Amino acid sequence: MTTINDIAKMANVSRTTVSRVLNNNGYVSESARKRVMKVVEETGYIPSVSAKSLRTKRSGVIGVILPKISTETASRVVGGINEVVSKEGFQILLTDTELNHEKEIEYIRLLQSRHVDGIILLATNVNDRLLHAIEESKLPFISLGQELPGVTSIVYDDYHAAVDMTTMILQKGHEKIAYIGVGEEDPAVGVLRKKGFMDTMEKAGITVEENWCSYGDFSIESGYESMKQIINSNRENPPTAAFVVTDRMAIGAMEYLKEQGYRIPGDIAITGIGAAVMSKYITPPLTTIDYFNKDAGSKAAELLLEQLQGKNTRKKITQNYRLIKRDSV
Amino acid sequence: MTTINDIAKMANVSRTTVSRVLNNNGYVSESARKRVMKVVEETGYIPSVSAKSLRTKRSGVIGVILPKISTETASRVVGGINEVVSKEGFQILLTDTELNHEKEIEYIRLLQSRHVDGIILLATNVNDRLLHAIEESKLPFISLGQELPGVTSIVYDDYHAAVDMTTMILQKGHEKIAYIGVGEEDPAVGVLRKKGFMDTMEKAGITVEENWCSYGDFSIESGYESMKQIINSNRENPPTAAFVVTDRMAIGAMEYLKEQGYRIPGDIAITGIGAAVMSKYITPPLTTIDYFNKDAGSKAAELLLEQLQGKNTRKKITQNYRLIKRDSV
DNA sequence: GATGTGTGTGTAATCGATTCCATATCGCTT
DNA sequence: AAGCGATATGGAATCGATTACACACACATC
Repeated sequence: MTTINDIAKMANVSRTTVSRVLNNNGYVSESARKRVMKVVEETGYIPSVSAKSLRTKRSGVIGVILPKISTETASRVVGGINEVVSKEGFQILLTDTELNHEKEIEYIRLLQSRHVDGIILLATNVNDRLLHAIEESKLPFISLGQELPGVTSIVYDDYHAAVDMTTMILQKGHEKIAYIGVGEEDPAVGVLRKKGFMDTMEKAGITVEENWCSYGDFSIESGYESMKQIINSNRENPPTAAFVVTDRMAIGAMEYLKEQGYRIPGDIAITGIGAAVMSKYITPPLTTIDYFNKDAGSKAAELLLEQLQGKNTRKKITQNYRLIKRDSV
Repeated sequence: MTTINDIAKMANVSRTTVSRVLNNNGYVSESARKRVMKVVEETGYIPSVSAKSLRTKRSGVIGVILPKISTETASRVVGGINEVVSKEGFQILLTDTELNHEKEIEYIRLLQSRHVDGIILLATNVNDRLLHAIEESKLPFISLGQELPGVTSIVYDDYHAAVDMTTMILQKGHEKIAYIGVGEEDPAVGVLRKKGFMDTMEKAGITVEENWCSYGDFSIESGYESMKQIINSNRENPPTAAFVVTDRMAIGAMEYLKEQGYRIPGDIAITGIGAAVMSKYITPPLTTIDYFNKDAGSKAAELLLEQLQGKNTRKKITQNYRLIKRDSV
């Protein structure tokens, strides 16, 4: 490996001057600059980022903590983040918690040890130890998808999205609406979306029977099973519509209904949330809500870069959404 | 920031001893070890990876270069890589070339400057400058998706996959088979899959009319447009089947056909390649080929780790595949 | 001619770890 | 009693950059 010292010797200057040339600061004569550049190009010298970041305490790396790496949402968000930070010369260091809350904390510390300049967390839960770890890290921090107290957060408007969707279903004349959700460990998807649905139903004067509710784990299969359960336990009084909290589970639910010969939306209407690419191409195309995940990622990145420049703006931003009406309801 | 020196002072030992405790090597008395561990835990000390990797020339980071970050294939592969490397304590540093070949080279150098321990490249093309950059980097290197001479490569068996698929279409009695592909800049998808198709057709004694071929850019929309073009320019002699080189384009093609009232597979049969999640849930479910992308990613990671351990095994591995017969043909 | 200001360059300390080498103590063998 | 190996610890060099500081020179100003 060639180092800055080698370059200095070859160009007949001190390493200080080489550093100045490379970083474009301080006074350097034109002749010295040229000599250095020439040697740098000839040797293909690449400065050591470890040494640099040991000295400067900055690494040019943004840490991203994902709940699950290979999901459509995650890859959209990461795409959005990357689009913004790569322009500024930053790289992304990816970590995947596999939905393990302990790992969130572990990774914050790990990213910290790697001297990342900031962290974006796709949050799925809130707890004190997590908040404490964030506080301790003293790093610019963005939470995406859940609001974390004291941390700049970008949240989806889960409550109102669910309200709008439910309202629309009601307007179509449905009254017997089933609910397929996820567990309440997830404050956004599990709690807020449910609350939006329930509140709206209540306001319409409709009570949601407990056996019209079922819960899955985000997977397509769990959507299938949830719908199966609802249908089986309501043979004599089946719902005419189902509000499903994610597109994937909605697709699973549709799969079961189609298998059983139900017509969608004729016999049962279905809605999802998330605007998965798939939602547009299944039959019938799924009515869903677009959360603009990529934009949310970009936004998160922008806020992080702002914080990096010292603007200490602790904010909460609510990402907007769009109801996409298609043929499933 | 607390450093190793602070810990040393607080535990009343030299920093040498602290280092030995943390890295579990050399002789350390039980009492010293306990004192050090106690202080480490109390302070929440996190060693600086920059300093460590400056000294040791290893960073615990694997660089991954993707052609496009937010695609199903990319996220599956990254998931596979992550599963393997995270177990060994490595992190992933992600870069996205946005299909720009110059950036591939740029990123190799950049990753090198970050002292990554190895690189996995999802290759989309081959050229001398790329090979040169890889050679220069002197890093453990894996190419995934294309064979790079002199570099350990994991390739999909594009040729035989295409052959098998074409054979199956022929066995179903089709003779008028359209082809929807991508440009030949992509040696794997653009060239190999086409060759597999063409060779098989030729062997069956069927010439493929030039106006039964159309080319897209991997997007769903381009599949739609390609099919539209084929249908429009063959009004009097339409094909009865179409071999499409990716699932997404196949889905676009189906979209057009459905819109125009064609029955699939009754009027026209369709096949894809890639086993996108979506392929299973559209109507009719798409016959396609599963390349086991996640396994390929894991395999790449394993080979890289092997190389890191000095086993300098330059190999070429051909990933197997599976034809998934569904209802679109 | 003294003083100040703008350029240009180098010396040396520094960042936070690892690791080679030296040193010390202890128990055991010959 | 001398010598040896195992255990335990610390001193100091080292990795490759950045940067505070000192110095030197040229030129303008009063």
